[in-house]
Amino acid sequence: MKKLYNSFPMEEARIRKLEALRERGINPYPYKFEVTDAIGNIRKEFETDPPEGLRVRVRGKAKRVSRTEEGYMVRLSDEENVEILVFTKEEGLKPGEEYTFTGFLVRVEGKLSLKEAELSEGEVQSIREIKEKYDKDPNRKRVSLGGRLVALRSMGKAIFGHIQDLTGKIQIYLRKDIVGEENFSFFNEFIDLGDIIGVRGELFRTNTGELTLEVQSFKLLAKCLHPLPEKWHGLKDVEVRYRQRYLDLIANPEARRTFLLRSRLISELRRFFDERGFVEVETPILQTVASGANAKPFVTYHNYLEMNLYLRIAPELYLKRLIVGGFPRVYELGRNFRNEGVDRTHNPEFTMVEFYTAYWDYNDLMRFTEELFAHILEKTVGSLKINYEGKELDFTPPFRKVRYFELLKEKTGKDKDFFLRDLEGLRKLAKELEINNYDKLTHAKLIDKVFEKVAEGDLIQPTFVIDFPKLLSPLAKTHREDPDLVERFELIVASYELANAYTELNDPADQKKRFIEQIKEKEMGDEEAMDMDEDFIRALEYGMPPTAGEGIGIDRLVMLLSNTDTIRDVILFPHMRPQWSD
RNA sequence: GAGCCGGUAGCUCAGUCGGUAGAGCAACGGCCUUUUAAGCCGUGGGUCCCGGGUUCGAUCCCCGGCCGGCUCACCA
Repeated sequence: MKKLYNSFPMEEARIRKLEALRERGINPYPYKFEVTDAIGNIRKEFETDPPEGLRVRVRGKAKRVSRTEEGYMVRLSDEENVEILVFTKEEGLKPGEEYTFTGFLVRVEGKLSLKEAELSEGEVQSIREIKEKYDKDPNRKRVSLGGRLVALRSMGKAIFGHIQDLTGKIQIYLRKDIVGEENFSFFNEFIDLGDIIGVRGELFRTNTGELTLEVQSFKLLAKCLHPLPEKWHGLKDVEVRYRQRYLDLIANPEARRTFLLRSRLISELRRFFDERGFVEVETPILQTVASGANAKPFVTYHNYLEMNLYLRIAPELYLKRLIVGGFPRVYELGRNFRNEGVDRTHNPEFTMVEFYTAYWDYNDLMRFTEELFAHILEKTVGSLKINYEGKELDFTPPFRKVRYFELLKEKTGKDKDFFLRDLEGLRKLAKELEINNYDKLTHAKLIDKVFEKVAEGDLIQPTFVIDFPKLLSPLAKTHREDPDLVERFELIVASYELANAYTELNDPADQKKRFIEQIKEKEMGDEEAMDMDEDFIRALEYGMPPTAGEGIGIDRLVMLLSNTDTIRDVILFPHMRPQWSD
């Protein structure tokens, strides 16, 4: 029997309960429960956020002092037991002592709290009055809620707990004299931390002021057979967080926040394009030629056709075929696959949005990009300035623009002619810069490496690097003023290449020449050089209007917005080696 | 792919200069009708990642492997 479940000795009690429930004719996994509200909506209905930057001074007795990652959390309570949480870095606070704190009034996980609080003196506001201002009386409103039981405090003839759904957490309160003796002992006997339950009852506030559901009836909705991660420290083990993301999402509010942010970003992005007349399209992921970017593809095999297929490294060439086909504005939001290393900023599958606009050039695209970023930031984090790893990034348009070779000259003292015509000198420079394989790299790769080494690290604020060398950009249109260059820009933020864009090459003969160059590069050992796509050339021969196109890396954008330094923290199920060999 | 670091109870961690291990939370049994990291009393729980070697004896030392993290290389 135990083999049926993934069990450890300490879970035997839960499995015994499950079996006992079934013997009583109670289904531990019932079909349905009528839920009236999301927990977060209930909280929003009765709790308002204090204005930003509001400082208050309060006095009370420290009921508990707990260490947090940075400082302390104090439960401060007045004579009537009304409580407020205080987050402070003050040392030496003792439970039972009276303190006066000044701090910013904010809501943390639904509870009114003082942030960045400091000990102070002077006129204080009553905790009760502050709370009454922002926490409204729910007036015994009747609701029916569903969620996971994440805290449980049994007190004899009453039980407190918290249930949690994606939108929030709320306290529940069971009383023996309200639910009845039989139900009360059923709860005590069969309901465990981690179970999914449905509860019906009336909302009220406890003496301490916490919004609470007084339970009149409840129902077990799904038994949890494993103990949850620790309630105070959460789930820290990164391996478990990635492999069992559901546990991360249950235990760590930051994880929930990040993925909700990602979701909001993606829907805002869609809305932004849709409102501007872009058509969302889907192009092949299985491709016969992997082109459109410089990268190694994953190879797979089609049994019926008896041929290799490649997972796309970019949708670019298909999207441009659609421009030829008369779709003037298209975008595709989706996964690309690149068979390369895995590290903090690279996952084998990653998300990009690529979009193309007929009749535009890359100058139009820069303005559009500024507008797009402003929109996304406004709608996700609510500000054009964000903090990333201690640096303030300012996305207020216009972004800085700097020419590729101007930046190189500033950093190395060498001009465009040096980089494009003096291969030997360039190789020497690469050697001085300790660039790996400087003696084997192709000319194009050498320029690219030197640029990355000397220039990218300093580009922190949003910057358009413009007018790339043609050698590096086989799909971009030759610069109207300089045949060595193409009309291309990258948007670099915090040293990440966040976007890559150009006026599209629409001259089929030029495109063919560029592909042939790429094939030469490949023969010279550049594994990532592009393959020829004959049908794409044919499409261009039918005529592609002047077009500008851009790709934006979504994962890295989410990293910036959520202030995380690991791509794995913004991908729900990042790539991992298998845990079990069978 | 290389170098460095790590893997101890369900979770968060401590520890053993080589004598098979502890705490808090969680669990189990009690007490408690406004608690909230609830509290109090009691109990159980470990292939110390896996395999081999050295040793009277290995969770600890050595070798190999698996998984993870960081750095580097490739890439976005």
